[in-house]
Order: sequence, then structure tokens, then C-alpha cells
Amino acid sequence: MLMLKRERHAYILHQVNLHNKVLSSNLSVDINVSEDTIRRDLQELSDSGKVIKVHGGALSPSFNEVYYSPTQVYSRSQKKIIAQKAVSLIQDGMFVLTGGGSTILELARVLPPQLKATFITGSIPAVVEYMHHPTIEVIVIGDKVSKSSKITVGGEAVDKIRQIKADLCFLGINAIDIEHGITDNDWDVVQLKKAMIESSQKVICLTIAEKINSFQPIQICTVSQVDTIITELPKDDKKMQPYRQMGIEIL
Amino acid sequence: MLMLKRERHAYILHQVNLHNKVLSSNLSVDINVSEDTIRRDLQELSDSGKVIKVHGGALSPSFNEVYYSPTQVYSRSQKKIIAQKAVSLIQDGMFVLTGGGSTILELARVLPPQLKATFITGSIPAVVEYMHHPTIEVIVIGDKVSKSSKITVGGEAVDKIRQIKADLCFLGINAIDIEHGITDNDWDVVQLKKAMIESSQKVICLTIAEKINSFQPIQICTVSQVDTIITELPKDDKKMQPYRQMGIEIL
DNA sequence: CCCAATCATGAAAAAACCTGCATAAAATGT
DNA sequence: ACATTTTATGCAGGTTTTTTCATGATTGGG
Repeated sequence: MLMLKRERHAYILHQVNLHNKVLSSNLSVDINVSEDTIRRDLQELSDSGKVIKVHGGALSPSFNEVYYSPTQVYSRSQKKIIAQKAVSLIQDGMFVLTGGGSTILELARVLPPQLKATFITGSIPAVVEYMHHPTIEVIVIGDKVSKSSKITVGGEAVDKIRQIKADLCFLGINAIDIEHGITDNDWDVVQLKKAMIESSQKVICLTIAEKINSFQPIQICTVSQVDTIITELPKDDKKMQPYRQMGIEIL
Repeated sequence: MLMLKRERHAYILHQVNLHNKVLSSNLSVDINVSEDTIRRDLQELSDSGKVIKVHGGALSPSFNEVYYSPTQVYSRSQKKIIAQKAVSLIQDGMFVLTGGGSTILELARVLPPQLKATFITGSIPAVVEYMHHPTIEVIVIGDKVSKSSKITVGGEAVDKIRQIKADLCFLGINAIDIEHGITDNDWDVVQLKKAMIESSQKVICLTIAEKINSFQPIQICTVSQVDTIITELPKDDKKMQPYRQMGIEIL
């Protein structure tokens, strides 16, 4: 098998997100390159924070939180701002589809206590948060749990989502730009998000401004399929101008 | 199983935070490395203040607080005994259906780290525990979440369970006696447990001895439908005699 | 006080790592 | 089209890390 560097990086990233770890020796025979090359790849991925390099291979960056460290969410205060803006869109009686990710968790924490709505998600941490709420109904999408992303993924989950017609869909996203649309690096998660977008009247993307105008290997949808983008920036910030011109609502 | 150093550290930390103590000898067979390696790991974790190293193993840094705090340790230690007995029944490659409840959670915490099995459950806390495990697969039964019992309940969940044929079913039970069989007091939960029993080759009930020979309003199944009962009592305890005579395996 | 379990130490081997260099491929400039 | 630069890869070597094992010393319960 011949693989370009970029391909290798995508492949390695996928493996890391899937299994939470990779071994250099293992990758070396998989991709059929020398271990030195793998090591250099891992070094680069580590430099850009995509993986954590360790002796013998690499681990998922979410590895530490997977095991134990409930606090220390990256740019938490920004995500709180985003969550506050997002919560204003939810009204009593609505059916709301949500993904996972730390921004969605912040949203879950700021839901007003008297809100009566139905939340549907495959994200285990999100379910745990929603469960604490006194009045909302929680529906879990069942399927196999991906340990890296902590959401259920697979055909069953996609099917179930397709049977739903939700009012809102809140999506924490990893990358968005005009050219590539919304992109991600985990195949299974992409399938899920695609289905969620198609099953919702209105699609709202939540992201910190840092991820605006970046992209990853796999496309989820084009920018035009999104109704609203919420960042921590003021709504008329210059960075969001191209998206506003496409008719996307910016909050 | 191969575990990188970083992974071992995370695993050890997780165990320490969970059980408040670990034994070197124990970890050594769990992770399948020499005790020397474990000792060095503990030394490093101790140097960075993550654990307190003592002769024979390590303790949680919050040892002092924990030791004097009255956290219903009594009933918990019994459940640990039960969990230890239960875990011996699980073998690589098995499909295991489990319910919820604190006994099941103890079971989740003592699963050996190299175990490769598939766990299927509708219990959210159980899913969270299973997610921490490095090698097992986790399948979530989706449906509406019951906030009181923290498991998914409803027709969808029952349907999904019916489609499964599991090797083992671990059920934490609330009441059992010869006359009424296994009984409970939550209608939705009973439906779930009935389906789980029918979808499993072997049904194992976990309960503290205190609940033996008690009953509740709604029947789940008769005693004869159970294959194994696990309590914290020695296997030949007099209290279990009637069940043993019915051909039930007592552990 | 005794003895088995646990520990510390150092040696040795294996695995993984880094560095520099040579080669080849790709990109760039003329 | 050709030369030059840049980038990517593999390989040889020497270094570091990780691990096990052997050897006594130490510990702590009975």
C-alpha cells in the first residue's frame, strides 16, 4: 500500500480516535513504511496537538479526560458564552437533537430549570447532564459507544435519528470553512451528524472562533445547510462576514 | 495485552480513585507486567503526588479524608465481594447484558483490564463505568431515560433487547423469595428485566443477602428461571439452602 | 523473634528513540 | 526542458527508555 503523508496522517488520526491509542510498530506494518517515518508523523501530529505522543506510539488527546479529570475544559469561558446564546433559541415543547462535545455540555448546564422540552442525543456525557435537569425529557439514541467521542455510533443510531423530526439540532463542530463546509476527522461521528442535520428543521452550529476557517479530512455538510452559527464573538465580527453574506444567521 | 506506560498510569490512577487503594500484586496480574514495573509506576505516581505509596501498594491521596468519612462503606464492601464472584463468570468474547444498580456498578469497576467482551445495557451510570474500560465494547439500549432509575425504559428498549441473544445476563435485584420469585416495584424496570432474562442464555442475579427472602409488588420471573444467585455469603450458607435445592447455582 | 512478602538495586537485554546523511521524488525557478 | 531547491523517506549508528531478572535488604504480621 502506498500512502502520501497527508493520507497517513488522516489514517493515523482515525485510528487514534477509534482505539484511543496506536503503536508505532503496528502502524509501520499497516501502512508499510519505516518506523522512523511513523515516528516523524506522530511527532508532527503531536506538535499540532492532534495526538499525545508517548514512548511506543501515541494516545488520543481525550485520553486523559476519558480516564480521569472532570475539570479543565479547553476555553471553557468562551463556551459558556456560546451556551448562553444557544439556550435562547430553545422553547417549551420543542424536540431538540444534540451531539456531544464540551460546548454541548455547557449548553446542558445552562438550561433554564423550568424548561419543558425533549432532548435527544447519543452523547453519554450529555445524557448525564440532561438527567440532572428537573423537567426535560431525555431520549437516548442507542448503539455501540465510541470511547473516543463518547457518543453512540453505528447504523442503528443513524436509523433511529432518521425516524425523528426535531425542531432544533445543536451541533458542536470541529472545523468549518466556506470551501469545505463543516468537516471532522472521525468517520462514524460524521455519519451521525449528517443524519442529525437531515432530521432537523433548523441546524445550529456551536463553535469557538478558533475553529472558524479551518478544516479536517471528512465533510459533514456544506455551509449552506446550516441555519445558524454561534461563536463567542460579537454578532457583527468581521471574521463571520463571509458566512453572514451567505445568509447564515450569526449569533 | 500490551499497555503503554501512560496507559498503565491512567489505569492505576483510575483504580486508586475508584477503590481508594491498590495492591502491587493485584495490578501486576491485571496489567500483566512484573511487579517491579508496577512498583516503578507507583513510585512515579507517588513522586508527582497522585497517589500515596505504601508497603504492598498505594492509597488514594485523599486517604485521610476517606478513611474517616462515613460513606456507607459497609454495604459497599459486600457488593465488592459479590462483584468479585460475578466477574469470574465472564470470559473473553462473551456478550453480556446488564441492568443498573450499585451492585452492577461495582461489577463494572472490577472488570479485569484485558477482558475483551461486549457489554449491553440501558443503565447510564453503567455505560459511564464501562466506557472507562480499555478493551470492552459497550452497546447502549436507546429509549427514554427514566430519571429515577437512570436507565432507558420503553417499548423501543424492550424491542431492542428482544433482538439480542446474550451469553450472560447480570441482574441486580431488589427482592427474591421462593414463593414470589424475583420482584420489583417499578413497572417500566420490570418490563426491561423480563426482556433481558428472556434474551440471555444464563441469568445471574446479584444481591446482598439482606434482600434474600423479601418481596415487592411486581413479579419479574420465578426463581426457576434464574441460573445463578450471587451474594456476599459463603456458598454453602444456610440461608441459601432452599434455592440450592431448586437446582440454582449459588456463588 | 521469625518468616514470608515486599522492596531497592544494579545488570543486562530488548525495544524505541534521535541524529545525521544519502537518495529519491516533488516543487520551483530559469 | 533543465537545473536548483525543497521535501520526504529510509538507513546506519549511537543513545535513551523500558522492562525483566537476580540478589540481598527490609518490613510487618503472627
